[in-house]
Amino acid sequence: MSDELKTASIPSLRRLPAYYRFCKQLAETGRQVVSCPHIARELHLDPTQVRKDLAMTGMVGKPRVGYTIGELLAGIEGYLGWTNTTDAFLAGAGNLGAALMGYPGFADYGLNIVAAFDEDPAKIGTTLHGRPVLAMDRLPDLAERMHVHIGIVTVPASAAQSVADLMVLSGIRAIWNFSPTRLDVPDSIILEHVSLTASLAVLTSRLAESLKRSS
Amino acid sequence: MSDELKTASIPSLRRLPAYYRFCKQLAETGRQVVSCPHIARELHLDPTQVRKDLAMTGMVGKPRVGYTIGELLAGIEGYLGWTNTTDAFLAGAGNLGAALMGYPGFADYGLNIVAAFDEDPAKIGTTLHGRPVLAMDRLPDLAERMHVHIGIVTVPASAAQSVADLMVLSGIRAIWNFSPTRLDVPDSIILEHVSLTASLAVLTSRLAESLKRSS
DNA sequence: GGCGTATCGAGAATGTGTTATCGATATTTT
DNA sequence: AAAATATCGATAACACATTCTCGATACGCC
Repeated sequence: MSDELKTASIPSLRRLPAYYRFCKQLAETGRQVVSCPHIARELHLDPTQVRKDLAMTGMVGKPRVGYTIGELLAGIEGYLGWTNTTDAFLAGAGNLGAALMGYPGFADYGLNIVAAFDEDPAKIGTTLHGRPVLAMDRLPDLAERMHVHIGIVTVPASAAQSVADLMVLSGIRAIWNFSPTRLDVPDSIILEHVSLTASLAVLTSRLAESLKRSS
Repeated sequence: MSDELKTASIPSLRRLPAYYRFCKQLAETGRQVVSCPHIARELHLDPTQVRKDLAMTGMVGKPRVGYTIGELLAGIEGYLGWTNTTDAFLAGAGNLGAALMGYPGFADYGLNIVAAFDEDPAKIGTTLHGRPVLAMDRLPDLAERMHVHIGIVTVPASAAQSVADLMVLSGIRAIWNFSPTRLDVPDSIILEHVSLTASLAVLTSRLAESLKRSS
């Protein structure tokens, strides 16, 4: 009866940040409450679906009024583990790695990239947006000592698997993979893959269809 | 009878690049044919699912043998519109924009980012990985004259909607949105959103669950 | 050359996510 | 104060994606 939250579906989880962002904007305007139809109109979703997603996090709302925005934000933060800031290591201080290091928004989601790691001697010893770039072979020792649980992979495809293996050995529990490769890791490791090619495939196939139709 | 390909499901479309990549690697080793179970084993998928996805593109295979890799690659390319290189404009020459401009892999998928656009006078006139950075207000004219159909949005959230509006007015048909905002565009515009926060939400919620379980 | 086996292709069954329906409840209005 | 209405919460129907099952076919083996 204590842990009433059952495992959530991935589509639902992916929608929560959109609710979170929208509610945070509303909160800045001084609003106190928000309803499912309100969120749904703004995000072009089904009101029932929004309600189901929010129910997942344990939120309760009042009929005719909605949810208090403060509780809702706290509920989503808690459900997604964004309450306590968690440290992360980033492997691959290239263009994409620099972009992620420089993105200020992650702080809002409890993610703190504390250091980058790279093989390139020219990069080692420099800093990237205020965080140090260290030699890759220092990752295991530091990850263990600092209890870092999240590893971000932004190395080229050819190096991705070996970096992932290194992270697993270092006690990393979750890997956020930006390389265009499927990584093989033990089942106990959380693996989330941001596939640009998958996204591009949806875009180009639809575009091809659209252009063909209007030819 | 001519257009036998029915509209594909998004999950299937997203898997196709993985097949494509794997088959291309196989082709480099000299292999001529590949079977669905073979692909499925490698990518940890169900063989039937792979077969259905490939059937979607119009491919036909031979029992006991599989598909000829050459035909399969061509089939996926054709289905995803990767046969002819299509030009794209990128708006927002920041960290992320630079990363996308510098990614060489897009050429394999028929995507060619020909120019970047930015508001920052300090960036205008410079080049990024060999491509020019131009003033944002030149986008409409150039997009029309060069018949560019794809726009990539890598500007901050606050500027994303206005950039998208500009792209729509410029005749852009498809928008690849990397900003952490939902964009409002006409239904006729193809819109693909790469949401880092959605991906992060899946990662952190699972990690929180995993850490709680092993507490 | 016939037989066993692995794979394809199509249809059915299962599971999951989304959308619709309905009663309950709190606020507003008269 | 009572009626009307909008929203919540739960259940049910639907649609879609995945997985299973089966017959057909082509290659290797005896």
